[in-house]
Amino acid sequence: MGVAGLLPLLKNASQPGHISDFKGSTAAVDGYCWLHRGAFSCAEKLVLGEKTDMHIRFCMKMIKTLQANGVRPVVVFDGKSLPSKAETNKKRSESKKENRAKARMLFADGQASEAKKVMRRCVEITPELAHQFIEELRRKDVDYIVAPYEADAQLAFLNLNGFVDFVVSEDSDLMLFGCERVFYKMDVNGYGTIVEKSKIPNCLGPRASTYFTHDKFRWACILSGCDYLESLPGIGLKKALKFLKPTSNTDPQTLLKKMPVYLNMPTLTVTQEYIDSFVKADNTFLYQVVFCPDTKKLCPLNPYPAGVCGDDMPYAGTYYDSKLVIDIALGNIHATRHYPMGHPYVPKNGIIVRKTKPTISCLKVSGFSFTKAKIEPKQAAIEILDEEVVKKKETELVAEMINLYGKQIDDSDKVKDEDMLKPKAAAQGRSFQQELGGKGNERPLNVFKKIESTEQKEPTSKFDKIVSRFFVSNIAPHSQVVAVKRKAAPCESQESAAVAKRQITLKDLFK
DNA sequence: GTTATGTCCAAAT
DNA sequence: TGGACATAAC
Repeated sequence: MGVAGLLPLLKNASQPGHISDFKGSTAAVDGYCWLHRGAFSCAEKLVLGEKTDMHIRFCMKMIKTLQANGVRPVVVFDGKSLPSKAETNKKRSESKKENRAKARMLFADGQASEAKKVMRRCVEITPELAHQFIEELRRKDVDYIVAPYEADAQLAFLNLNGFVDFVVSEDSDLMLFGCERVFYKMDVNGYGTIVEKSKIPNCLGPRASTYFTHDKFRWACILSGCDYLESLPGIGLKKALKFLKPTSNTDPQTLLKKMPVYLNMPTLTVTQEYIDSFVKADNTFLYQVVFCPDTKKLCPLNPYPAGVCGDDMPYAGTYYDSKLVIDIALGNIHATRHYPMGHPYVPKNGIIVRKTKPTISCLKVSGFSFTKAKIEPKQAAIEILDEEVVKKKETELVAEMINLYGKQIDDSDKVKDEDMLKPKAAAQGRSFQQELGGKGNERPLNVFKKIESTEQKEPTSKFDKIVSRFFVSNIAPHSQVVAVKRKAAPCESQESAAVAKRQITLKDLFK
């Protein structure tokens, strides 16, 4: 599953972490991962159809690990298999069935330990099993969604649209779907590996961010072989990256044909069929059908390009009746066969995924530059406060700014502290460092300074401080502001910093 | 140097 | 089942 060798490749975008590093934020969790792990403790019973709840207990233990560390979980389950994968899933399911029959025979034959081994390899996580977990989540008032198709795409959708801050999973595909942050391989104690999208260029060679886009990254992964398309013989991640690195061609139809020449592999043949399958795989990563908890409708993971609609790509999922959509998302009916499962459930207030604000204790003012992230204070404030209150506060803020800088500055971060403060500081007979509040020789970084040191420092400015103060004093008491830990990576270049900057949106701040 | 293949082990209590 | 690792093959 996933892209072979991707996580090792992303080593420089990864770091060991603990779930408490995400304190105060919200996680989308791949439910099947945990069910699968939990099923190990009671594989025989599940296969023999005996009653057990060990697997559910394990899942709830993981849920508690998140909650105990101040992370609110939203659990996501797989729905219907995509047409492109239905075939392989069927085969897999059938082979498991055969193995289960074998295991039962072994067991009946008295070869208990041998049978157990086989059973552990053939437990299948059925929608019914998932439903047991769902019922427990309902009891514990934990949000969950059954995805219309693959959980991966749904997890990514929740992450990209501000429903959650990060994803907990084991599947490398999450990075291809465009997730910002994924917490991999979390153990029961909460330890795991954090992988960040903004750091992917760190793994693709020097100056990668100047020529590497996320599209190219995804294409390289598809070429190297993914769930939706096998690779051409002899093509792995390295070759794919090497091929895509120098090109500016964004049309797969003409681009892919050049592969044998570029890579000097005369035996390699790129058929039209392969190119068409490549485009389908790419579209499946970009536009897979997911469920939007706000509109309670199906939609593509990313908006379709102009002139394209869902009918053009049935392989990425098809749209169906809206009443069905909600019942499938809630786990009231089977995602594929549409029969009822358990008691119909309707969440409180009809809200399927809550968007609560994390607590004020998570506000890391010092680690985050509002100007760099281009957060519009006013827009942010209106999200939470009364517009009248915001207007009044804005006037006060502007007044304070004029008092400090001599004029109103915008948040385009084109202003050097030094330039702004020198005249004013000189007029008062002080150094601009003093004006900035720095101590002695401690000179604050300005936004133009290249981040080179291994020290994890964010450029800060007086303007940031004012905005931060504004947030803390006016917004935080009314709401709860999310922690935004933006730390410069050891080798983060200006370019990748710029990429990261664009990726931080208002949604990252207010959930 | 990269891809393909083969083996072993660990997922949980 | 997938991952990590070693080894063979290109």
